[in-house]
Amino acid sequence: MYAGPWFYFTGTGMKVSKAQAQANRAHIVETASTLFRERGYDGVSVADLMAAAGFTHGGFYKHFRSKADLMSEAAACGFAQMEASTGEAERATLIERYLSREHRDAPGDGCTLAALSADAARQPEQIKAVFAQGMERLLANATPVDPDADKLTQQSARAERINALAHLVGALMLSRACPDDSALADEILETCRAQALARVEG
Amino acid sequence: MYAGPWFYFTGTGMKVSKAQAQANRAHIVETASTLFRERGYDGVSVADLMAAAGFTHGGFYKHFRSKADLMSEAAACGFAQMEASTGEAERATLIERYLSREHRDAPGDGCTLAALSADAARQPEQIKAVFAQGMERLLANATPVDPDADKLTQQSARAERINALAHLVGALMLSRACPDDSALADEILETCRAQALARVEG
DNA sequence: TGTACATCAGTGAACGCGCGTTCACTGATGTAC
DNA sequence: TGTACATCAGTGAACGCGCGTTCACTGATGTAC
Repeated sequence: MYAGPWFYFTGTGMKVSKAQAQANRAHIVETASTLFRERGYDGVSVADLMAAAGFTHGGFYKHFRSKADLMSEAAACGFAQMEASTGEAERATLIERYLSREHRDAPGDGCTLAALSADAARQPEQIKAVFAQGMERLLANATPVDPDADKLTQQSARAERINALAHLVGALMLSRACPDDSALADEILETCRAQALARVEG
Repeated sequence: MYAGPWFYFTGTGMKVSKAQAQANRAHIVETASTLFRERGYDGVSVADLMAAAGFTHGGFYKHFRSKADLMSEAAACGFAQMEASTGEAERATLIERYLSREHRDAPGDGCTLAALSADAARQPEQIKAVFAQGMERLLANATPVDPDADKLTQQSARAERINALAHLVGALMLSRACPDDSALADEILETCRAQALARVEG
């Protein structure tokens, strides 16, 4: 089995079909998307990530030019997941879900904006561009704008969505910055949930 | 001058008065507070920080038990600075200042919540406790509650402040996550500033 | 359809580097007499 | 007030470790004939 020089050991070797390789790549991006949301960009090493995805670290560079490239793709993946999961739901349902303890305590499956905006702010323009694009699509999709409405109505609808997004993201982040089982963490969540729901229903 | 063993070189040596040492310690904490807000907790090494404060890295552990201990102190320092700078100003002035391009583009001198909440969420309870305490003091100081008001009025005043804080912090963070000179970054700032001011004036 | 060969996803050791932390040593400050 | 000595903030080399990235090598897949 082993035929290399004495100072070099190598394992089984393995090639995989093109379809499998593509699936593996997608799996790595999804795994990264979750781990980054849980631990931040600096909190996940390439080796950590590849092990979590079920591979050894060396193969990483067959799929991605650098960790920074993966960070962009993982962010895009996170925004796509978010779009998919918010697609049909009612606005009130989305608010209840967004400002729930479940969402707060499981950032890996949650909102990329709340989990990684601060990290993104310190990253290269490439990554910030993905975030801006993600926000634009969230704003466009959340409540489709009536194309027949006049311009002023469209503008104020967009403004309202921007304000709601900032409020929701801020509330989730502040709640997460509190100690576990802290009264303030829950109070922030509940107070902002009540206000957001009141705005939507009123 | 040098009297150690051949394999060891040491510089001038230096002891400093107790007052000077205390001032140096405070200077290190303030420097850390700024650098952490600019680059995040993982973005500033002990050596970086000590060099920025004008020292070599070895002395760090004469002042702090660990980097994590400093992180707590630096956060507390950031909240204290914030309290000091918001003390007397009008609410509308604070909003204009908070959601300004100047604040967005200079996180090192700005709000610790907006700069480090996401980092804090991934740090030990010790640091989250400092954040919760900082938030409580901000909520208490921002608009002192009339002690003669009935309980319901006090509660709704507090709720209003929590909502305002989440909205402001969220807006600043989302704006910072956009590329430099991006239209969306400014739009978020301006939209949320207009809404926050309208709420305060109306 | 069968055969010979090129491709390239995956492996795991190795690289250089910077991290948080420790340590022996310095010498002015601060104190005991 | 003067003197001898202990203290301890600051220095810079060193430690062990984990990081992102590279590399020689593997062998099933995919292709050319």
